[in-house]
Order: sequence, then C-alpha cells, then structure tokens
Amino acid sequence: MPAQISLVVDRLPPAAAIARARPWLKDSPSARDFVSRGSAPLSHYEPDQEIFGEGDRAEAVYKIVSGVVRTCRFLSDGRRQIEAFLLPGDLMGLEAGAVWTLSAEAVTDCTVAVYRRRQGESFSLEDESLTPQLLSYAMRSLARARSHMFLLGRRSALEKVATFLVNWSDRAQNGQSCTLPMTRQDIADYLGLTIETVSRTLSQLERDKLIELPSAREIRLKDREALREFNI
Amino acid sequence: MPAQISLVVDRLPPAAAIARARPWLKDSPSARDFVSRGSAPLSHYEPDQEIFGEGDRAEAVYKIVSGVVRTCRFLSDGRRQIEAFLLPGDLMGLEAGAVWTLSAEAVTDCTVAVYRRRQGESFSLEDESLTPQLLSYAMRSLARARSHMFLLGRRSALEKVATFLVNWSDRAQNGQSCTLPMTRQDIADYLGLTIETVSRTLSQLERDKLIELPSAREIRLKDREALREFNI
DNA sequence: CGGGATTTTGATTCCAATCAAGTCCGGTGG
DNA sequence: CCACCGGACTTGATTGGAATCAAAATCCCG
Repeated sequence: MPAQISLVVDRLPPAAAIARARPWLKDSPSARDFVSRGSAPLSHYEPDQEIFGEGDRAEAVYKIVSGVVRTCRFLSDGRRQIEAFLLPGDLMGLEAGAVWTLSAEAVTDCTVAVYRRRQGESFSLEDESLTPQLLSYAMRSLARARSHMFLLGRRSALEKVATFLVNWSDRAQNGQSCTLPMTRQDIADYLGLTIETVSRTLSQLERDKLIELPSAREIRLKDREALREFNI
Repeated sequence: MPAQISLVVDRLPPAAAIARARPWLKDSPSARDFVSRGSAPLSHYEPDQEIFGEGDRAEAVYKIVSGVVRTCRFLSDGRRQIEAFLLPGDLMGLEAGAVWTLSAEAVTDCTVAVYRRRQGESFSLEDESLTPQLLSYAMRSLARARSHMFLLGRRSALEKVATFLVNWSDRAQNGQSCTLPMTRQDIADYLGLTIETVSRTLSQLERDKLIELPSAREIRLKDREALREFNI
C-alpha cells in the first residue's frame, strides 16, 4: 500500500499539465470558487493512488479540483464495483457514519481540496459556511446513484455501454470527440460487465457506425441520438 | 389509472389494522414523533395505488407512517426497476429538481405524512423546523442507494436473493420468521431478475436448508450467517 | 526498437431469461 | 361445505447473452 508521503501540496499543479487538451485536468470554476474563498488544503495524487480506503475513519469531505477520481467497493473474491467517476467540481465523501463505506482512487493525476469534518454525532464540517451547500450536494449524489442503479439492473451490455458513453461525453463536454481517462477494466467495473464484453460492445457500436474509435481511449460519437435511445 | 379520490385522511388508520401481526403496519416511534409535533396532513393509500408519479411536479416530501411503499422507475418497454422498499419512519421524495424522477406506489395499505416543499430554487420545506433532519435523511438514502447499486452489479441470483432476505428481515425485524408483503415480481424488479429466477433461487435456498418457506409470503431464515456470507 | 500492459477477437461454457406447463392458494358463490 | 375460478407462484425445457478461457493485436513508454 502506498505510503501517505507528500500528498499535501499547497498550490495547484503546474499550468503545463492543465494546458493539455484533457478537459478533466482543468479545474472547474466552481471548484476554483470553493477553493479560493476558503483555506482548504489541497492534496495531489498520482494515477491509481488511493485517496481514502473503505473501512478507514472518514474525517473529511473532498472536492475535486482537477483530474478524475473513481469511488469503488471491493468484494472479497476480487470483484470490484465502481460507484462513480468524479470530475472537477464534484464533491465526494458524504458519509453518514464515521467510516468510509467505499474507497476513492485517482484515475488520472488529480488535485482535491480537503474539508475536515467536525467530530460529533451528526455530520458537519469545521468550516460551517459550507453547510448549506451540503444538502444540495447530497441530493445530486443521490440522483446520480439512482440513475447508476437503474443502469445496472436488467439492462443489456449495449444499453449500458451506450448510456455510459453519452453520459460521460455530456459531463466531460468536449464536443463530438471524447477522451476516456479510464481503462476498459474501469468501465467494465462501473457497468457490471467484463472487459471483453465492453470491448466487444464498443466494436459493435463502431461496426454499426454509431461511434468511431480512432484509438482505444479516443471516441467520437457519430450518432448521439441513436446512442441516447439505448437509454430506456 | 386510479382517481385521486379521498386520499387525504385526517387520522391514522383503524387500530384493528395496526393490531394485525404485520410489523410494517405498525407506525414507528420516529414516525409518530414526526407526526405529533407537526401538523403534517396524512394520506392513505391502498395496495398498488400510486402515491406520486415520475414526471409529475414534486411538491412535497413524504414520511411513511404505516405500511410499505415501493419507489420505482418504468422503462418504455415495460421493464420496471424498483429503487427501494420503504418502511414506517422512512422519508421519501428528496428530489433535487421540481419533478419526480421516480414513482411511488403502495405495496400494502399505508399511511404517509405529507410535508409540503416551498417554492423556490433551492430545496426547503414549508415547515423549516425539519430542515436540519433533511441532510441526515439524504445521506441515509444515499447509503441505501449505494448498497443497492452494489447488489445489482455482477452479483449472482443467489447473492442477490440471499442478501435481499437478510436485509429485509433485519429492517422488518420480526425475529426468525419474516413475512414478505411484496410479490415475487416486486422482488425480481428490485433485484434485476425475473420472477422465475427469484422463485427457483428461493427453492434452492430451501433445498439447501438455509431457509424454510411455510407459505410463499412467509420465510424463516434458518441459517442467517450462511445467508449473510452471500453478501461479499 | 523492444517489451509489457492494454485492448481486441475468437471459441466455448454457463447462468439466467424465455417459453411453457403445472400447482397452490385465497376468495366466491352455489 | 365444497367446487371452482383466477392470480400468484413453482417447476421444467430450451434459448440466448454475457462470462470465461485463450490467443492475437495494438498501444505505450522507455
């Protein structure tokens, strides 16, 4: 397990990194607002580094400033379910209890702002000025968890993959073409499929001329409407 | 579709109904507290009656006083995914937007307390004294949505059904034996399975001596630990 | 240019869906 | 009281879609 060395940095990552044409590396305006008004310390993580682990004490809430994070749960037999991919501006770590019920890991290089929780029976942050925002964040997380739930139950591989592509490209808006920062394994674990099935399904969507795959991590949605129809 | 006739009653259902040995018909202490301190109107619904429908304006939050409710989403091809079964004390209807993203229907006869939302951009109730409780309700709903999500992805029918039984009997605590108010179709739609698979799986659990099925709706968990091991 | 990881493709298996009968109740009326 | 009806549930036979097992192709990154 990676040691907790030099995780906390006191500045944003170099502009050069942000300048690359990877939208999830840019810090969002809302994240910037959030950061600039408070004195929340920033932490930086490298790909696949753990941000927090299921079972550890949950002592903070995190806001993604730049990069992509995945939250997930591991089963004892090695299966992994990814709960969500988080982008700049997203909040993570709203836990009712004092212990993480899931893990968070960096997908790409990423920076997160840390807001410490107050000790006590009910949920609150040390910086009380953020409390009013928490309910709306919680409701947004709930809505996302629900739509992910609906995607996992009794949907075909085609429906799952097509819906994932549309949702991802909507969130990481970069027009027609979108870059996937996550591996096929990540997508599979997010959709409750295997890498082989994800790969086959992408190939089929390409044969059917709904998408183009210039490279494995680069996807052009050629017929967004047709893809959207797989959702429902 | 059922007309909205005489849904609103101004008193709890007859004691006789509550007296039946069905735990979910008893109103919970917390529900009673919630009701007695406020002036929230109560509504009563019959089995399979709609409480609110996906797409309608979301103008209230509901608290279950007695009975069992299911929340669900329908797909255009007739598939249905049940999001949750709600018991007395549970809150439902935390929606970020102004429109329901799911429907709620009575599973049994049930009574719910209605808390009207205030009009406006951010979420709030007319009775402001309830606001502090909303965040903890939201976080509880989120935790449930997540564990349901984890149950739907890449889990076998055996794991799904066993976990459902343990979770249900924990929540509707009535010791070894538990009564299922919902149909096999409800269970199937909750777990992302078909009725046949649910039925077969229950039969297999009975053959394996992990449960007993005195009748279709009555289940005795003979080996709770073994059942619990299917979860993970 | 090489080498390992990632991704794709192919062959086969297996679990759950589907299609199709039964069976078991719970209620109703003769 | 019992025969009957209809819905809920169970069981059986078969199919189908995704998992698994296996191998090839491709992409990075040094």
